[in-house]
Amino acid sequence: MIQNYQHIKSLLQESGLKTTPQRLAVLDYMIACKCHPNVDEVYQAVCAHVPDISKATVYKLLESFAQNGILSKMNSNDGKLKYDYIAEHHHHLYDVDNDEIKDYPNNELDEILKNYFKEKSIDGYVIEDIKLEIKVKKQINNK
Amino acid sequence: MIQNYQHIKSLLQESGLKTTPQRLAVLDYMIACKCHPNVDEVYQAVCAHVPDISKATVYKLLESFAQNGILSKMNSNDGKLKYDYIAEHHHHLYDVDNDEIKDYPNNELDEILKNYFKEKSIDGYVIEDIKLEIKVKKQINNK
DNA sequence: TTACCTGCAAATAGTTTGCAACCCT
DNA sequence: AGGGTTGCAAACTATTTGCAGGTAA
Repeated sequence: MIQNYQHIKSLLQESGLKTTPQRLAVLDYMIACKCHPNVDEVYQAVCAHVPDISKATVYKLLESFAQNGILSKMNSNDGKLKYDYIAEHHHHLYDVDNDEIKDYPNNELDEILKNYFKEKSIDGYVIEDIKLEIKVKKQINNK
Repeated sequence: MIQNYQHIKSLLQESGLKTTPQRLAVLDYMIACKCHPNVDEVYQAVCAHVPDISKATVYKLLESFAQNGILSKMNSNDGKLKYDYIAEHHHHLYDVDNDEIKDYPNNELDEILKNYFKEKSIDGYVIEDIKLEIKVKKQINNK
């Protein structure tokens, strides 16, 4: 069952895309998973609900969602494209020891950056968005 | 001719890697190019100097340099691995209209972030490095 | 000399494409 | 009805692997 039917439907309409079972299933998964899946992971997950979806379709849908600003493409260090659903603005924590990536929302920091670039701009460019890529290690508990 | 022979040689020694013509050529290019090439671009460029280098070797070298902290892997939105030589700490400007990526060093900003996270840490993690991923558009000149 | 390194070619994996059939609106 | 959308299979591109031979230290 699709969790966010109405929400997804309006996302699609805003982008001028038709509502299809494949799009519903892919977006529903992206919204629910709260992770940063690559194409194959999305495909595997969606297969459970829409068994006959093809991987080529998943490629096409994810790409078009990214074009329409519904998802963003992410950098990953394994050479595979990853996608991220943008519910709220957030940064990313990259664990250097394994390949985990976690969301890190921080409004306070967003404000600081916004203010900083209000005064000092980057010449020749207009800033659209700023995301932090924070490399982290898990803390060892030695008290 | 290798521009930074001594420098590269010590980089390699610090990482316990033998000095080979292939490694010299690849690193020399990475240092000189000041860009963010993908594997094929490195291969093409290095071919001019070391004609019989194989692409498999380029893959292996870039990967091992990244493991040893000489290069960093980069996120790119085209599904190809890109590498970046780390001369000084810098951030990245991603042009949203084309696929250009530019370096953006900014010590002032590094200080601000460092101070911010001195007070407010991320629980469970130790921060290793912070990079900004700044999405930009070229400014239209309308005065 | 010896352990590390490289090139080759083949295998594997990831992504794109073209088109006929299908299905939202 | 009609144009956007999908699945398929094939093409294409990117990356990894194993191993024999080569080379830096």
